[in-house]
Amino acid sequence: MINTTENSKEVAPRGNFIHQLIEKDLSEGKNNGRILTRFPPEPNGYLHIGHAKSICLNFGITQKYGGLTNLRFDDTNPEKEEDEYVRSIMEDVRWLGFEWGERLYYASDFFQNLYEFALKLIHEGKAYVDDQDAETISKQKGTPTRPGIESPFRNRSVEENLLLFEGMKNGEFDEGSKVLRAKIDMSSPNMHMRDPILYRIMKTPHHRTGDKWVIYPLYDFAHGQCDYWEGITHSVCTLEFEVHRPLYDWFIDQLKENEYRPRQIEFARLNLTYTVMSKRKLLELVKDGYVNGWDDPRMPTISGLRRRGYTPASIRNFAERVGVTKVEGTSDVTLLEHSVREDLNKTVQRVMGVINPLKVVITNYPDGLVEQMEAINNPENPDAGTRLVPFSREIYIEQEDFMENPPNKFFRLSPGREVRLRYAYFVKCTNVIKDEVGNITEVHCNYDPESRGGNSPDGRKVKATLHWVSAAHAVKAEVRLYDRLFSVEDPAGQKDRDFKEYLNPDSLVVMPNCFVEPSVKVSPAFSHFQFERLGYFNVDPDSTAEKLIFNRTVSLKDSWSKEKEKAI
RNA sequence: UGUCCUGUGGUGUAAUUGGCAACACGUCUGACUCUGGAUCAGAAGAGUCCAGGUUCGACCCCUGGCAGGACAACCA
Repeated sequence: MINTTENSKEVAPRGNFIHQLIEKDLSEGKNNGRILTRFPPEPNGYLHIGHAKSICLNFGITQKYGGLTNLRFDDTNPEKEEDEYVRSIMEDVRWLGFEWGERLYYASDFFQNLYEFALKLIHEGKAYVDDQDAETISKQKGTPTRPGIESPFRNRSVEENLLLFEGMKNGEFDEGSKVLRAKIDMSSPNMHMRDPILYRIMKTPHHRTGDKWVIYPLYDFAHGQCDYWEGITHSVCTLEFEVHRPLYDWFIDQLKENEYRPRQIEFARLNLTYTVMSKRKLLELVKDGYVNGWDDPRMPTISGLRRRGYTPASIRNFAERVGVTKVEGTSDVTLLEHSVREDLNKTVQRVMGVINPLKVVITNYPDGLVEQMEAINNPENPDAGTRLVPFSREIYIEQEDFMENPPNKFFRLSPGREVRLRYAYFVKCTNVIKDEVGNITEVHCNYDPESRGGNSPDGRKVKATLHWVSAAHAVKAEVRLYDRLFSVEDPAGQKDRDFKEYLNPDSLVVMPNCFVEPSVKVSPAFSHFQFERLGYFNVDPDSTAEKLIFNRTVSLKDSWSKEKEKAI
């Protein structure tokens, strides 16, 4: 036999294109081998799964290659920014498992530096005060295909510019009456180089600097410089900033004093099917009450996912799976869901629960007898051990596990049919009790005492195994079933209509009368459970001693409904 | 009629920098007889946007197209 195994190539994971880029920088000895990245959110909303990708990328780079990552709040627009968002962002980054330590920055920390830098540009004749209003300036900028024209104020003297900018800073002018602009090139093919605005006048108090400043730098004038002052080596941002890069570099050119310069690298933001990701839209959902806050379990926010029962590891794995490229694509939410299932499946406590209870009376079972049945905590992990589940004469099963007139493919309980109660006995349906209206109120069964544990000594088989809960011992709970918030693949892409038209009206279904086995109550250590046959659930933080609330993290894929569809 | 970016199975990514395309998810099939959506074992599915060129050989380099995206906020 010919040995072909030599050719079987070991797949050497080479990382994404940013990793390769960094390896190159490292091998060329750039920045003396130093690596410093940053995660720079604007505190104008809660972080979402898209930010998680960026967080994992930025912190992941420095974990892999050695280096540190700063957390920086890009707070140059006081109208949108709030302390609540700052707090939630810090909480979410930490929860994801990343730590910035002492390296916490705010763009507002650099307001003085930026002001002085602006002064320097004015002195060098590279910046000027423009008295025109926003509309006029915008018109003069031209279009992507047509060059702009120069402002009549473009050639003011340095002295006059200095005086006016000083006046702007001292609040002598109204909002919108003057701006500071860079003097670059009004006919540049790149719109961002057509004398971009550096400073505007805003008399809104800032969440950190209060009313100390009435002029605020714009993104382009702040971001790169903050990178520079913090010593960032690789400034990773999303694709839409690609065209800003020449401007980013232009400012750095004016600023740099030695070989060091930060470098902007762009990657594709995350898009998910059935999900809207823009902060503006998420804010709208919150403000207009379509969801119950930023941490509503249906929200794609990190806090929403956390409340929904997603684990930090599952989100990190997901970020790893979707990869990092410059191609704008849309990942499937099922990939995210798969990541949680994979994680939860290994660790989570199995438990029996009934969402839609149907009472079953085992008529030949001794009244008052309670047996403790041994149940496996996690079939994937034998170390998780077993627990005892009480069994008695009256139990609850899932309503959909019983059909009076079963179709062909239905193998669960129906009159005359025998099934297994998981970890307990074989039972056979003997009678159906109905109310005056004809609704089934309870089902009567006989059990086979020989089948304790779930096997009959005579070797006869049953086609189904049901989960159940002893009526006398069950703990009552409210279960919240969540479905996708949107019912259209990419609501953001449906530009013809308002995204809210694609909201799924059944995205939250509250089941108030559920029962779970008593072991749930005595296991406060576990926040996550897999309900046998029903999926993954976690205990909602709003639960109280009186009211136990479960959120469905992800459902198991519904093969039953598939069978139903086939049968029909 | 501009500038920049991008084009690999259904989806998301990879290909040792030129050596006849790999992985994950999904899908399908089978096994597991105390559930199985878990787990295990298999399978199908792209010839890399198109057309030329360089080369013994191209997803990779060159030329020309085509397609998609970003840019005209005193947002970030």
